[in-house]
Amino acid sequence: MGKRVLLYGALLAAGTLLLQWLDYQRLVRSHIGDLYIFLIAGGFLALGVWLGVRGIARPAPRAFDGNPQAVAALGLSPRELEVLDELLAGRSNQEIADKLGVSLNTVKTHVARLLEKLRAKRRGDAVARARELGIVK
Amino acid sequence: MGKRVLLYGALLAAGTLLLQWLDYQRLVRSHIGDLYIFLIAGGFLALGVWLGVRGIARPAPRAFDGNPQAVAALGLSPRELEVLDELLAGRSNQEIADKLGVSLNTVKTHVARLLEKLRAKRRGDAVARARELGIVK
DNA sequence: GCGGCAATCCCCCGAAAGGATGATTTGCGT
DNA sequence: ACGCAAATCATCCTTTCGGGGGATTGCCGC
Repeated sequence: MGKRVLLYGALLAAGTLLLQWLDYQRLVRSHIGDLYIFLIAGGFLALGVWLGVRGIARPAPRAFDGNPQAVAALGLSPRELEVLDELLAGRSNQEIADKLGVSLNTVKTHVARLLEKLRAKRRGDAVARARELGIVK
Repeated sequence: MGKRVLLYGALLAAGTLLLQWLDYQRLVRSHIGDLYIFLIAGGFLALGVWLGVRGIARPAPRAFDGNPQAVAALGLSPRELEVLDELLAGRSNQEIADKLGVSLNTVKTHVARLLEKLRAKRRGDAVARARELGIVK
């Protein structure tokens, strides 16, 4: 997969150079122009990464897990299941917040509800319970 | 959350407009310049999205199994393994202390060493790591 | 007998987690 | 239109964790 990154980057670079050459006189006349381009590229790259991480990558992973019956019985919401997955991975509240694109407080709320519904006192408890109940593999 | 996307976009747009204004004479002289910028922005945006999706959505490749003795490789002591089992069960340090008949401080020491050896920052991390490494089922 | 190591315990202190509540927004069903 | 549940963010407060130290005991190997 690393190859495709490089390929993509190479194509982009090639296109950029081509356009730059075509428009050479106007655009490379000053360094300010270059800086401008650089900022645009960097800004949109960052925006893209951000969007990709939270906008695109989020809905996908929540396909399914083992036991819909147990989930329904416990009344776990979809969002709570996402948080549960993160707990399974041993992540901190802050990390979960960043990954899901919500605030720390929101994560704490979700976790608190998970603890209630799973009748667990700690997040580690919740993980153990979830495994027992077959909610996760 | 949609608000933050808009906010981000708005800030970026504002910055862009500012720079464009500052560099007005040079860059807005022709439409070709605009097209150039647009392509750069779009290209890097796409690249960013792609990278973001790839970077996050990939599931960690399971290394090796080895419930046999990857333990030896990590240098885990017998007592540490006992504590690890308790961590698996989602118990608190105090509960572990009571169960193993040692003081809270001792448990904390064992847990701290486990975190080091498993290269984990949190106990939940340690649990996830232990599973990856096949130390436990 | 000395060095190393596992196991035990202690203290301090900042960071993370958890409990209790309240509030707002949005979508959904009647 | 109204009520409800889910999701979001918040504040205050307590408990638990985790990271620095440091220290003692007992065992094993050389």
